[in-house]
Parts: sequence; C-alpha cells; structure tokens
Amino acid sequence: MHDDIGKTEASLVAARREHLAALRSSGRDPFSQTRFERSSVRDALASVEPALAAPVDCDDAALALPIAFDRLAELFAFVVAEQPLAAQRLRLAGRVLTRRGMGKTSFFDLADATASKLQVYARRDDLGEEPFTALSHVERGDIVGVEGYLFRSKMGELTLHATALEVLGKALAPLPDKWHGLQDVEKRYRQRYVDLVVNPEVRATFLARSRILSEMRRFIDAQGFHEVETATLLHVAGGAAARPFLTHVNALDAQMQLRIATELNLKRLIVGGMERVYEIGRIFRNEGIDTSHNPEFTMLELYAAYWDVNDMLAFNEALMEHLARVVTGGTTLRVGEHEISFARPFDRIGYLDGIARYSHGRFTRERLLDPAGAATILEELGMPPSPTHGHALDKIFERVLEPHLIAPTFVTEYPLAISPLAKRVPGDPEMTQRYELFCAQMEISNAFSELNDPDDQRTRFESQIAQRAQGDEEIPEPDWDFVRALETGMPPTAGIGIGVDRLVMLLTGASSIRDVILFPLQRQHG
RNA sequence: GGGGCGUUAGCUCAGUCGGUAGAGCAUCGGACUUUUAAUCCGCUGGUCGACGGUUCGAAUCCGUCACGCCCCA
Repeated sequence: MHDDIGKTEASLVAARREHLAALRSSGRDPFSQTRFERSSVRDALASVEPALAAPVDCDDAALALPIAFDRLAELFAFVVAEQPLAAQRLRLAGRVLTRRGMGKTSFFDLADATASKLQVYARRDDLGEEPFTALSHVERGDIVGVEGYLFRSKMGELTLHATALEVLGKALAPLPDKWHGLQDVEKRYRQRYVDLVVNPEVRATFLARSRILSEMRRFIDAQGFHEVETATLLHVAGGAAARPFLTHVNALDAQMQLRIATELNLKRLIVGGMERVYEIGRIFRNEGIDTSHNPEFTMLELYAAYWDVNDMLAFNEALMEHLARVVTGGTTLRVGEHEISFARPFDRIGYLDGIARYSHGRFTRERLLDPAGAATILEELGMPPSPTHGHALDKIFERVLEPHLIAPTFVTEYPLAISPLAKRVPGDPEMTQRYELFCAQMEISNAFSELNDPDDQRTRFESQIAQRAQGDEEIPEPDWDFVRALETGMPPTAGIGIGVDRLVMLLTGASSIRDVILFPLQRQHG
C-alpha cells in the first residue's frame, strides 16, 4: 500500500473537478452553499390530508426533526399515485449513491444516516432546460438537496419527484464500487468515512452503538445514579490486572500512566458519599490486539452503596434484557451459529463447580486453591507454567470453563487469589462475593461486593507486591491512597464493570471488536 | 512471539505450465421522458505492495521487508 495517486485515479479526480468547474460557471458552486432546510416529520404530515396519514407515535421534539429515510415508508404508506400529492413541497437531502440517467429524465438514489435510501426522479420538463443540464454535473458521491413531492413509481417504489434541486457538496475523490461497496478491511478501518458512506450496514451498526449507549444511560439514570468523569492520567494506574500506557506530563515533569480501570476513583466517590455513581469511559491497556481486544476500549463502571453482589446481579440481568429488547425488539440474538436468549433468568454456575464439572471432577477445589495444585493442573493440560497462582487460575478457567459459556451465564464466587478488591464470602474466606457474566465465550461484565476493610485491602496490596516480584507484570503497583480512602470509611457497596464494546458486538452480531469501534488502532503506514 | 493466508486498474475480482496483464462496475463520448446493479453502442485506464535473487524471460519461482486478516501462545 502506498499513498501515491495512480494515473487512473488522477484522471477520475480531474473529471470530477471539471464537473465542479461547470457547476461553478453556471453559478451553482456547491461549496458556497451554507444550509438547506429539510422538511420535518410535522411538515410532512401537515402537507397531506389528515385522514390519509398513518397515525404517528412520536413526541413534539421528534416531530420537529428532519424526516429520516427509514421512516418514509411508514409516514407515506398511503401514497399510491402521482396526482394527489402534487401540491406537496417536501425538502430532503442526502448523498447520491447511484444515478440512472435516461436522456431527458434521471433517477437518483440518495443516502442519509439511516440504512435506507430515497429514490429521486428528475425530469427536464419539470426542472427546466438549464437546471437539468446542471444536473448532468451531479455525480455519485455528491450531496444534493431536493424539493418535490412523493409518488410511487411503476415498480411501486416511493419516490421523490423533484421540482427543484441544488448541489450542496461535491465529492472529488472517486467512490468505491456501487454494488460491492468497500471490502478491503484495511482501507475500511483507515478510511472509515468511506466505509460509512458506501456500506449502509456499517452506519447501522454505529447508530445501534449510539442507541445502546443512550439506552444504557437512561436505564441507569432512572435508578438514581449520577454519571461522573474521573481522571484518565494517573500516577498509579490500578483497579485491574493490565500493563498501563506511560506518558510524560511536562507541567509536573512526571511520568504518568493512562488508567486501566475507573474502579479506584469511583470507589473514592462512594467513600465521599456520592452513593450511586457510574462512568462510561475510555480505558487503556497496553496489550495485544485481536478480534476482542483493542488497546483503548470503553467500559461502564457503576457503584451502588448499600448493595451487595446479588443486587448487582439482578441489576445486570435486567439491564441486559432491556438492551436486547431495545436493539432487537426481542430477547433472542444470533451469535455466529448459536441462538442465545437474553430473557431472564440467565444461567448460573459456581466458579469452582464449573471447572470441576467440565474437568469431570479432576480439578477439585482443593487442587485449584492450592498454588502447587494449580501448577500441576497446568501441567496436565499441557500448558506452560504461570508465574503466579492467580495467573494459573485464569489460564485454567479460560481453557476448561470459558469455551462452554455460550448462553448468558453468571459465573459466581471467585477465588480470593484473583479478586484483590472483592469482599470475602462469609464463612469461606478463600472465596469472594463476585461474579462474571459470560456470553458467546466473551467476558461481558465483572462485579462484586466491594472490599471496604482497609486492613484487608492493605494485606492484599502487599501480596500483590509479591506477585509482581514473581514476574507477573500485569499486577499493578498498589495505590496506597486508596487504602487511606477506605480508612475514611466506605459503606457496604457493590460495583460492576461492563465491556461496552463487547456488549455492542453481541447486540449487533459483530464478530470483531474493530467493527464496533469507529477508529480501531492500526499500525502506521511505513 | 509462532503458524497460515492475502496485497493485480478508482472499486470488486480473474490471471492455467514462467512467455511483458484481463473482466465487471466506475470514468470519458454517444442514444434513451418510470429506472432501480437501468439498458444499448464506443473509448480510455496498470510502478501486478517494496526491494533483491534465479532465469533468455517473473504478477507467477525463491529470499527479505512493509501492511492487513485469521488461528495459536
């Protein structure tokens, strides 16, 4: 790949510049246009006989919005012929996707933000000789505004019959194939704007992501949570097991780290009495890139004072079902070859029980909770040795239990060794009040009753220092101020982290995290 | 880090056994007043990812590198 422009491409650009020059010389410079008033849903309804209009369920604010192409069919279902609506003056705008010129008439397909298109019909006899000639300089990729009325074509397609048309923007770069779109995945990510223009399903995916985020906020806000923004630049990035990105702050002449979680700062807010807080924020982890990992990704973390892990589980379950309903209209989703249901209740399985079950009883609690025992399990599985007990447990889990977690499943009660911030299970101090939610073999959320005993927290940080010394570089340095925060007193609290990108993958059927991140990290061209 | 696959016209893709490169779409010219991947006629368009090697001759074989995708660790 190199960025030098080829001769063919140069001639395509030159041809487009000639069309631009022609438009300018006829006083229709596309780049001098400043605005175009588009018809609102209310305008559209007002222009037709009330008796004909289908009932529309939307509030005043929605009525004032421009008509989205995906609503045209619903709003104008009654349009059957050419004549009844000739008095109507609808104004719609979009990007030209295809042109079908037929001498003295022409058809255009326009795209807006939705995955639907609008067909426009232009005729010389309606537009006049000179404007129709100007129209011949409108090409695929250009942005146009059209005024006209709707009718149904011979083939039954709802079509805007143009009475006036203006060019609002010109595409100088040639667009990809109108039928195949842009397939080259590398170019799709590097030039996402082109991907979005020519691949409507990509626009639909990112609009779905936006809807998921706003529904998530709505659902959470309705339960009295406050959205907050904590620092991304930290002296010590903690709250998760991951290597941080390093940066330098000139004003302080200090090396700092980008956050790997929002956990510790959000719990500081719980200590401060904010009681119900959440943050939807970008997290940075200096790790590998694959179909389910991007070095920067979005996480929802939420903390509720006076809740325990079971309250959080119920909240999590309700949130997931709600989002599934909003996005898909139902509770079942296709993920690869599996059909999975988000109808409550989700499956539950104990961490230790699950590993015991899928190892046919070979990997017992006693072996797993003993560092030496876990090491022998790794050997039996033919896996390389781990630097720490916690690392070994993670590897065993990934190999033995995770592959079986297709339907939404809460894995409950995690060993203390891999849960440095979670409260112990009463009467079982080696285990914690924690669960993780898995779907389609992906970890979606992680929640627990938060450890609020500062002495216990200090002890666990100290054991993390030992783990770091054993060579596990993903174990963060202790954040001793966090212990001081707990010494200030934290109510019993439950917290959760949800991987937003993976959740969007599930709900949109994306198989790669790159398909739900607008600008995934790519290596720079040599 | 290891393995596999890919990179050919603006886009989507062919390219046989090693003999100096093809199609469709787009562009350009022409016809066409309800088309919808419009159609019909005609013409253009190439640093075959980069570099090196083998060969009389390389898109094709070999090596190195770049970028990407997939799988594994």
